[in-house]
Amino acid sequence: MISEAEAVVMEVLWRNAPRSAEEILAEVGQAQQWQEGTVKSLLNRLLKKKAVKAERDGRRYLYSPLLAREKYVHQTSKSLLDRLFEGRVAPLVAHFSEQRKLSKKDIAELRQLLEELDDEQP
Amino acid sequence: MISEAEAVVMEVLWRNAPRSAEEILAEVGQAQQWQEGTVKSLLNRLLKKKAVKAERDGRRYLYSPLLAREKYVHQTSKSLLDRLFEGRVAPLVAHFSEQRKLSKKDIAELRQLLEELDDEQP
DNA sequence: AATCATCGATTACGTATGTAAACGGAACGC
DNA sequence: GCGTTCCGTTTACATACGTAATCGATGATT
Repeated sequence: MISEAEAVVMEVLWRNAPRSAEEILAEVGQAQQWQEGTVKSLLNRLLKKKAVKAERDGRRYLYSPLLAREKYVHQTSKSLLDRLFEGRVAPLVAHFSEQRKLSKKDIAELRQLLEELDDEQP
Repeated sequence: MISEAEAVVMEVLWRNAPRSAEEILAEVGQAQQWQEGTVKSLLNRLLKKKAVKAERDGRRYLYSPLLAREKYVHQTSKSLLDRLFEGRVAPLVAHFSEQRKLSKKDIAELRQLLEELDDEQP
């Protein structure tokens, strides 16, 4: 599986690819306080894990995701649900509800979602 | 923070505490294929992290959680929501909905939850 | 052509994690 | 009392991770 620091790089590539190491650094350097070498290492590990691919562009490489964000999000979320909420979504929502951590926006969106589910094939 | 293997031990203690190392092993040994030493190490790391406490009981110790499951669940879930869903619950539910990964039971419980929210102080 | 600048690749290193084995002291059985 | 058993404590070791520095090749400069 792909680590947290690696996921930061992936997020950049998911937003916009292909990108060079330099461009990636430019986008995360501020927030992460990373050096060039750090990004290079992470990219190499991601290559080894087949999570990104690299295509030559003159003297450098441009990187693109191979792993889809959807897939990563799903794996990661499912793993958490399995470990903490018997693998289901509702108990997680219940947890945040009990902790009063559902925003108005959350609640509105959840209502909307459930309504849409009503409208689907019976 | 507390690791995944450590969390397995915590789950045992959350279900029922205080427990001895031996009892913990008895409960997880099957599923995890762990040796005695593994459980001992994990317990020591948890002690160091102040996630459990130990009280002497004759020749051995009985361990109990110091970290509440609620707190652990919240930290872990919030971290995931922050990293993948802009910190909110609804987008996670939407993701599982799109992937057709909401069970009947999930949907029923979500409806129930939202109804209960209606009934609360205005 | 010799030199310099730029990249990726290789190597480094401390900490965390998973998984144990070894050690050492106290309690128990004789 | 003395060996044996039972625990916890200490030590071990491979892999992963975060974070870089360094090396080496390739292309640009003069």
